[in-house]
Amino acid sequence: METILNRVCKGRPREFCVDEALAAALRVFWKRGYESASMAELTEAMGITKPSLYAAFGNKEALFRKALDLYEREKLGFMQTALAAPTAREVAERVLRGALEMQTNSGNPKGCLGVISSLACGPEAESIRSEVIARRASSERLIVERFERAQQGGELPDTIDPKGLTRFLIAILQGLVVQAGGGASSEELRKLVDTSLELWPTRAK
Amino acid sequence: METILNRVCKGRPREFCVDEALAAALRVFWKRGYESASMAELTEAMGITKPSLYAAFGNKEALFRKALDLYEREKLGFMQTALAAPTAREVAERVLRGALEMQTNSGNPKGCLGVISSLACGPEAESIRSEVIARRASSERLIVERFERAQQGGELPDTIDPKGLTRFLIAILQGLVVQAGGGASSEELRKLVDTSLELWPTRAK
DNA sequence: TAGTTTCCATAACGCTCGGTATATAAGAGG
DNA sequence: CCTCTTATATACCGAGCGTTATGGAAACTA
Repeated sequence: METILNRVCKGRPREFCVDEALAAALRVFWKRGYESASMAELTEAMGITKPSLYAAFGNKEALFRKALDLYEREKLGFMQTALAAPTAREVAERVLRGALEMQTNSGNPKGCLGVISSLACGPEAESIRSEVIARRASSERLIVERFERAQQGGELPDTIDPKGLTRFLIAILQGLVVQAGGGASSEELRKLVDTSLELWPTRAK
Repeated sequence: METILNRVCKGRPREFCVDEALAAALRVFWKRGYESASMAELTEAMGITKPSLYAAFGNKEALFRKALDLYEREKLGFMQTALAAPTAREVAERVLRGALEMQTNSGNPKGCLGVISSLACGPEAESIRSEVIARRASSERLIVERFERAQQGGELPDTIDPKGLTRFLIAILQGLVVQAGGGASSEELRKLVDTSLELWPTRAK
C-alpha cells in the first residue's frame, strides 16, 4: 500500500514556480473578476500553457479558490490584526487605514477581489459567488462579536446596534473599493476614510 | 426633399411594445451586469427575437445605454428629489431611505445597475464602464455643491469636508447595494441605514 | 387588389470560451 | 544507457458568444 507520504519524485520536474504562477493568477482575477478573467489572459500572465495550468491547479474554478486563499492570507491579513486592537474605534481605524493603504498601494489592482466576485455573475459562477459571500459572512461575525464586547465594556453608546455598526463599517469598506475601482484618487479615498472615522461613535456622544 | 417629419408610417408595424421590451432588458442587465447578460437571455426576457432587437435598439451596447437611461429616470429619481430637501441631513436621509426602499422592494433585482456595471469588466466593456463612472461623477458633483451650501449655512461642523462627506454618503449607498446583492435581509439593510443616519454629523457635534 | 415596406423566424457567421487529446521533450531511477 | 514518468507544446474540441444574411409572411399605402 503506497501512501502519498513515501512517494518519491519521479519524472520531469515542472519548469515554473507554482507560487509565482498563483500570484500572477490572483492579479488577473483581482483586476477582472472571476468570469471576465479568461484562461488565455491567465496563462499569459502566469507564463505557462493551458495544460500546465490544468495539471497544476485542476481547472479555472479550483485556481480561483486557491487565488482567493492567497488573497485572504496575504492581502486581508490586516483585518485579522485589526480585530486585536484594544478599542472598537481602533479596530475601525486599523481596518479602514489598512484597506486604504491596500487600495492606494500602487502595484495592487484597484478594487477588491471579494466584492468584484460577489456581484455581476452569470449562472455558472453561482458557486463562486456563494463561496465568496460565505467567507465574508464569517469575517463579519468576528467583527460583530468584537463590537458587542466593546459595547459591554462601555466603549460604545447604548443606542448603537453592534450588528448595524458592523454593517456600517463593512459598507464603508465596500464603498471604498468600489470608488477605488472607479478611479478615485488616493486623496479622495483618504478623505472618505477620514470622514468616516470622524463620524465614528464615541462614548461621549 | 423629404425630412423625417413628414415621413409616413408604411409597412408592417412591429408587434411588441418598445418600452416594455426595454423594461424587460433593464431587469436582465440589472441582475446580470452588462457582460453577463447574454443576448439569448435578453431576447427571451423581452419576448422578441434577435433580429427584432437589433432592428429596434441597434446592438447590445446601445440597448444597455437606453436601459441605463431608463434606470436613472425611473429608479434613481429619488436622488433628484432628495437633493431638494431643506437640510443636508434630510438630503442624506431621503437618499438612504430611498435606496433602502428600492433595494427591499421585491420585484426589483438586488444590487445597483451602476455599481455592477462599473466593476468586473473585460476589455471590450471598457466604454460602458467609463460611461457609468462618468454619470456617477456628475451626480456626485451635485451632492458636493449641496453640502457646501449646507456648511456655509451652518448646518454642518466646520471640521467636516463636504467632498469627504459626499464620498461617505455614496460609500454607504454602494455598501448598501453590495450587501443587498450578497443576500442581506431587509432588516439588516435597514440597520445599516439607521446606524449611518445615527452617525450623521450635526451642527452641535 | 397591387405594390411596397417592414417585421418575424431560422439558421448561419466568425469568434472566443473553458477544457483536452496527442505527441514530443526532459529529467530521475535503475 | 535505457526506461519510466511527468511536463511541455500544438492543435483541437464542442458550446456559447454577439451579430447578421435570408426567406417568407403580414400589413400598410395607393
